[in-house]
Amino acid sequence: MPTPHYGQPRYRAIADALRERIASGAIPPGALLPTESALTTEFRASRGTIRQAIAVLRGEGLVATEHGRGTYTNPRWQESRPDEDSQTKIRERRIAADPGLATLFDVEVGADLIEQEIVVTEDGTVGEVVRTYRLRVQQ
Amino acid sequence: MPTPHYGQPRYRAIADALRERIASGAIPPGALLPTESALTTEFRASRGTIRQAIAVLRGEGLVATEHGRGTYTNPRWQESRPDEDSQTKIRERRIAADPGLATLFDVEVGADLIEQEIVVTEDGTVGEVVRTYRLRVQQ
DNA sequence: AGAAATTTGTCCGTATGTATC
DNA sequence: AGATACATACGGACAAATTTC
Repeated sequence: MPTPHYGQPRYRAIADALRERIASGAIPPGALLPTESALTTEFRASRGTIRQAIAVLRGEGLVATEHGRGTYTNPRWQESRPDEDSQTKIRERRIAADPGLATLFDVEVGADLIEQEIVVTEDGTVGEVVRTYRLRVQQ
Repeated sequence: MPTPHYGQPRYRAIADALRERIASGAIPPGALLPTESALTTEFRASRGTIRQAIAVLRGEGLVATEHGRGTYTNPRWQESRPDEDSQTKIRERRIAADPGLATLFDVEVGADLIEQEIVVTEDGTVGEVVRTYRLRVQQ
């Protein structure tokens, strides 16, 4: 089936659809987009066209793609909208780097790290715990 | 956007530019050329034109392209060092709740949790590690 | 530890429509 | 009209990173 492109190209329309899906929250921040293969069947487009659409979003900084893993929506780009009945409790403390964190930060095991913990409570139950680790205070 | 072709054809000029880059050592022997996709954006030429330019170099024996891999300069076995220019790396895995998380989520120790880890790298060094814990997969 | 499946990365060849010399 | 280049799209194939079994 040949493909004329009167008006808007296919890949742009697909990019728009996916962008809308991200903006609406249908695809949450940090979540995986459907695989290229899945998108080909959904939009009935070739893989090349799908990849072209994703490239648009990547260029906009909306998503990031990793070889062998998939394409994620960028958690930094999306601002967290304040939910209704959600409460957050934040606490910060100094901890010693365990082997896992030590290798990540390339420091010695036991080195000083800053841990910020955010506990998000929704409707009385803990929904999410976010722990952020940094080397220094600041930033 | 459209490009007239005064005098020398476009693909000739691109082939010259790439040949110069190889001769100058900007692209070392055995290294991969930029992908066709990258060259299209760099030279603002269509893929067909890029491929035409590469075909010229291939005809001159300057490069060799391998299906699914890319186009190499002067086939010679060398190691390619990828640039470290990553920004955020995301991985998701299932973990068992340790006592701390278990009390937060009010579940038994060892219960299934989803851990999402985001490693933010800036200038080659890890700046921030964010670990998000949830009970279920997304939302 | 290793094989298989999944998923993205890249290239190939082709085709058709659009636009400018 | 013809030549050149550009833009879009398809389907197929192999390569490489990751995950899963």
